[in-house]
Amino acid sequence: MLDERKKKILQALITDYISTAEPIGSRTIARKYDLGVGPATIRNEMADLEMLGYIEQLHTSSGRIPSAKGYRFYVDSLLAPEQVTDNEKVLINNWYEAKARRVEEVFQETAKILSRMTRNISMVLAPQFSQCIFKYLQFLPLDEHRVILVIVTDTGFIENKVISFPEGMLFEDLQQIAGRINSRLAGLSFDKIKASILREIKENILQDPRLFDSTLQVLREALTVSKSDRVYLGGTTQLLSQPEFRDVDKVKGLLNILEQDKLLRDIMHVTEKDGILVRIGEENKYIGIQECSMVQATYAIEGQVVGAIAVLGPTRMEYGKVMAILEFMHSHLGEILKKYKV
Amino acid sequence: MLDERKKKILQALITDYISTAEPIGSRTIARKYDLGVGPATIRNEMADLEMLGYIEQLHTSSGRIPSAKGYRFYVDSLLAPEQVTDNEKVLINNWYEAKARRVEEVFQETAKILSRMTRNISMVLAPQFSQCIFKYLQFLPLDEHRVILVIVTDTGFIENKVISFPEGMLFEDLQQIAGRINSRLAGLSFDKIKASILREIKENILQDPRLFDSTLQVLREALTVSKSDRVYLGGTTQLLSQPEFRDVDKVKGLLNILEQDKLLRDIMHVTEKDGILVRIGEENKYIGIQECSMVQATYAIEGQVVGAIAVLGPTRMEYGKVMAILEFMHSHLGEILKKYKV
DNA sequence: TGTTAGCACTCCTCTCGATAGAGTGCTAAC
DNA sequence: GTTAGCACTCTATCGAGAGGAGTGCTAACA
Repeated sequence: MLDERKKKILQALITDYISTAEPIGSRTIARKYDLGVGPATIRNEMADLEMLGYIEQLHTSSGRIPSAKGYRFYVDSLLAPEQVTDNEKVLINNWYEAKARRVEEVFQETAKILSRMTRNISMVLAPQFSQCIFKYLQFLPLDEHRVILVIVTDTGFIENKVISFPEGMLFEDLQQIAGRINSRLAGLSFDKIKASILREIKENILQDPRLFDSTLQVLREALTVSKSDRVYLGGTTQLLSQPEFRDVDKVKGLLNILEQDKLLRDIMHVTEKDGILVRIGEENKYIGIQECSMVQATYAIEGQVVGAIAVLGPTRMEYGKVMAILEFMHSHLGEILKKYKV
Repeated sequence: MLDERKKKILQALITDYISTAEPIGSRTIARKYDLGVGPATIRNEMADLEMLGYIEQLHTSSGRIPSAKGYRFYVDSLLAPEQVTDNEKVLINNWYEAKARRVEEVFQETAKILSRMTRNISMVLAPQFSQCIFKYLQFLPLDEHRVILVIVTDTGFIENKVISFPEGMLFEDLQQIAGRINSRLAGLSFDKIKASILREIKENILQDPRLFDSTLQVLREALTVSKSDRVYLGGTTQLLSQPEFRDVDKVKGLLNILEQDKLLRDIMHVTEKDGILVRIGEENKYIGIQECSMVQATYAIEGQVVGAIAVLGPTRMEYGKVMAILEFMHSHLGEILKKYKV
């Protein structure tokens, strides 16, 4: 365990590095932070901290920078919890009032707010359809050969697709079919609607395979990837202001990842854990972001976790501030979303 | 007017610059392109071309690069029309088959195809709701206090929103209201549904102002910006591979623009002109992309222009190839989209 | 008259070495 | 245990010089 002075030195070093992005020497720490000891003492302590793996040196005559282990210790033990100020809360609410007119825009604007406030990349995973509960489906007439199949969830999300229906079938037949499917599926969450149930429907309810295939496809899509499964991004340009991304090749690597929707959904995959999760450097599973840190939180509607929000940036990140903002959004986003469903 | 030899030299120079991104000297042209004259002659011609404003010199002892005027002349008069190969056509069709399951994905994948094939940024403006024709609206029950308002267009696009309805009102009342609104609006395109008509509806059909406000809002949103109005982007990372964007600050400027949805919609605003439009450098209205060129085309469904596709890249762009691909997509995308509506 | 070879000139870019500066580790003294 | 002093290491920066690419001009040639 680190003694008090080592902790103070580590804290000073990390704080300084976070704001300057420059390696810090013993003299700088002695001058900037009043620890009551001279630079030589700090030098000795820093040598110890390096031995223990909390800080690193790029070359013999450079200052020290925090290691991943150092950041981890900082986040776990040194960080003073911060809070979003009342002023900021008002600003956030006003922002939503002014810019978000529809549910999708809430996600988009949340991403923007997160990236503006943290000056980092933000990611918002919209509620996952698969966790919603099937309420009913309905066919809406379009023309002689086509109908729109609409699937409604209990939260009011909608999934729809235009499908054609076979010659000779009457719209009334479709309504009857819808009624039967509804009574079978009503109240089930989408991740419970498995292939077996669909097969059952096929055999017992739907006679015409062509219609079935279309309907089945829509249901299946609703089960897997749908528009509500989208990851909204914000502030990718923030990246370019960070000194660690002065190199175009590094930027390219990261942007490449952010362009892959599938990968993003994977990265954002909602964890059971209902709190704030900090992944530092190589703690991230995905190779391309292992030089970054990611702070992630879930959000819930009526107690049920439905999606996630996250901030991605260099390991040299203002963890305190980022965590405070995510903490606030974690508990606040659900309410905001509820508003938009009324 | 340029004589034949000047044209050949200009063409050689631009072709070379497009593939190498390096200024080209007289000796290089003489060696690489067999024009039957020596470098000294080419030097003289190049001096003339520079006088006339077709090419530029960065400093006294550098080679020449094309100017905007040079590119313009190249595009208008020198470029041999190219065609998408049959092989490429097959690849494109397979791509759609494999990746696009829903209409939105067609746009997304179109953007991807465009960026992959051109190695530049691509933009796809999805069909504008405002140009669609209102078919009908319908209320779907959700719970005791809320219904889903669904607006259906003749092309099968759907706009929906959850709205609450006043105490004491019956669902049957809503259906009656829907019927009346439908008979008033049916067959009108959304850009014809103006405030005056909405007011008329308010006075003659809807009694309860609260309900009206919600309904009105949805209609209004359908008239302005909706999800189908989105601009899909592809290949922003391609940018970073281009030597002209080696400088992080330039990248930042451009990405900043691409992050602003509104601006994108503006840039992509569908032109009346139904063909391929090339904007070179400062011919672009928006300041941030004035170091770039943009090639844009429309696409149509059943003869009606509904959206636009574009490729954005450095002025040093393979115009021939880009135009060929856009030309193909221009005439092909409509068909692809029709498939997804059946 | 148009074309070409030759040559001096300009300007950029790369490399090398010297220098200044930051920071360290070690030792000896407090 | 702490500190001052000092030699040492490594980096970043700057300028000089060499090398190279390309030009414009002139004079000669077909």
